[in-house]
Amino acid sequence: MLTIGELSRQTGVKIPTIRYYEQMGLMDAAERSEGNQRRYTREELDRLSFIRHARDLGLTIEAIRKLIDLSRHPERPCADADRIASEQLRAVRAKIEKLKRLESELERIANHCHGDQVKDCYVIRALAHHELCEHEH
Amino acid sequence: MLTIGELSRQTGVKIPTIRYYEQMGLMDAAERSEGNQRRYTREELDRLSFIRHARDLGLTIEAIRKLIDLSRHPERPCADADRIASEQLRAVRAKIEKLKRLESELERIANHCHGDQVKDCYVIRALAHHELCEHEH
DNA sequence: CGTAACACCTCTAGCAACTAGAGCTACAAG
DNA sequence: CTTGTAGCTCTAGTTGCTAGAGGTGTTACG
Repeated sequence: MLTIGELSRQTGVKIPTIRYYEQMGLMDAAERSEGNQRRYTREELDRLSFIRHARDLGLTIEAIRKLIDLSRHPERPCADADRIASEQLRAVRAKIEKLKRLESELERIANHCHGDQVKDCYVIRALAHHELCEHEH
Repeated sequence: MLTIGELSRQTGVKIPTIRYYEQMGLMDAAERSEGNQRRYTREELDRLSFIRHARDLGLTIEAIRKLIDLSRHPERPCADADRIASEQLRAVRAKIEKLKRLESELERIANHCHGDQVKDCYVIRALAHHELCEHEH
């Protein structure tokens, strides 16, 4: 049995975050010691690693809850799990596209200032005047 | 003079958000009508457009506050404004890199499931077993 | 067996950047 | 003069944690 501190060290998830996941229903309420401290099994470590990995991939708590639910019903079709992953992929791609547009705009803004004083500053002017932008946003 | 609703329509910033910006000190407290309703000038519309544009570019409220502060002192050197833009550019690039790594991983996960049932589902297994990943995260 | 050091407990509040709702008042048109 | 839309303030909720206060459990050493 692991203490919450050991679990935290082994997964890289901070202690308050583990308790938060318990509160949110991602982790089952842990067994307790005589003195009311949480004790964890190997399985719970696996579960927490799953959660961590999914969070690193940008899945929401809600999506993870669904996946955990699914994994408790191994006989069900896995189309739902696929859908969650695909949706996430679509969202990530959209974010990348948006950020790339921001990147080129910021590049322009950050590299084109040749004034010395704020009154001539391209950064300030570019932010004040949307028309200087190449893209919509 | 514009009402808050007209200001909102012209800038695309929602009404409660405008009030929020006022509270946060990005917008000065607006002039009021007899009946205590906010009335805005052209200058305030420009200010709000500036804020909107900066937010679209991912600048934090804090960074925007600094830029507004700078723009009130046109005789100062604009190095600070440049620095804010450059920092933002660096942050955006880092985010893009991270998202690209997630993208390739999610691609793999979402496209490789050939089981029909959750017990064979690649999505679930990939999330449970970090070792299947190609990248660190 | 005592005590010090550290880990753990619960509870509350805070972060960013809004958003939503309740319950009320102002204003413009007919 | 009434009706409908738009505005007001205030409070609380969102997401995913994180920090702190104030108290208790556990363990190692002497």
